Amino acid sequence: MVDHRLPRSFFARPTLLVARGLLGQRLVRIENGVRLAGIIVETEAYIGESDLACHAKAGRTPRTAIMYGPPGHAYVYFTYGMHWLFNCVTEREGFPAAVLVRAIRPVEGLAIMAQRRNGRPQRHWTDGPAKLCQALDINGSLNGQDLCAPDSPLFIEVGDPLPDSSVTTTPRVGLNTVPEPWKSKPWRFKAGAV
DNA sequence: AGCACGATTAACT
DNA sequence: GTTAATCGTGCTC
Repeated sequence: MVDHRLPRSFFARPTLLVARGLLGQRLVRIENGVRLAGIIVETEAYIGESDLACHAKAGRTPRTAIMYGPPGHAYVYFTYGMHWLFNCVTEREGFPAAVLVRAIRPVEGLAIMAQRRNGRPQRHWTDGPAKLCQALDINGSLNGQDLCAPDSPLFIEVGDPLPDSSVTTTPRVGLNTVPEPWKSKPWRFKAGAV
């Protein structure tokens, strides 16, 4: 059986390349031997202590420590008192950066996702960073998880390549009090119609 | 010890 | 379009 998981070398690159490269790949969560998965269609890059939108702007803290670690690990954090958000750690060890996965297109485990998303229309199961975490049961217990380990319950599989013509970039979402120029950096990547 | 706010979501006017 | 929900985190006193 060929291993289709993205290797650590994929994540050990400039964060913008990883964010772009993750579009079209398959995010897989295995629970009790059951696969839940979706194609990644939206990402955002957060790059280093100088990026004032990145949590690492405050330096190394217990919360941000994982971003300073080796690439290919999950950075899962809790926000707004109720939501989990999932990121992939990028770049070299010691440089804090990550890619936030903002949306996926559900393809495996649809019945379970529907249940977790409380009967809402499929269009809204995983069209937000906290929604996909709820659908795939990604929470703090997966913070620091090695996405490249052979037995990982959370990883990224190789998907179909996405042409540049179907990718758009825009400023990142939800950075209400972040100063320029960081607020307007076009570091959000979205897959449109092919 | 206290406080302001957040890489959001869902419901509501 | 607006706003409540809800609490960990980092900053100030």
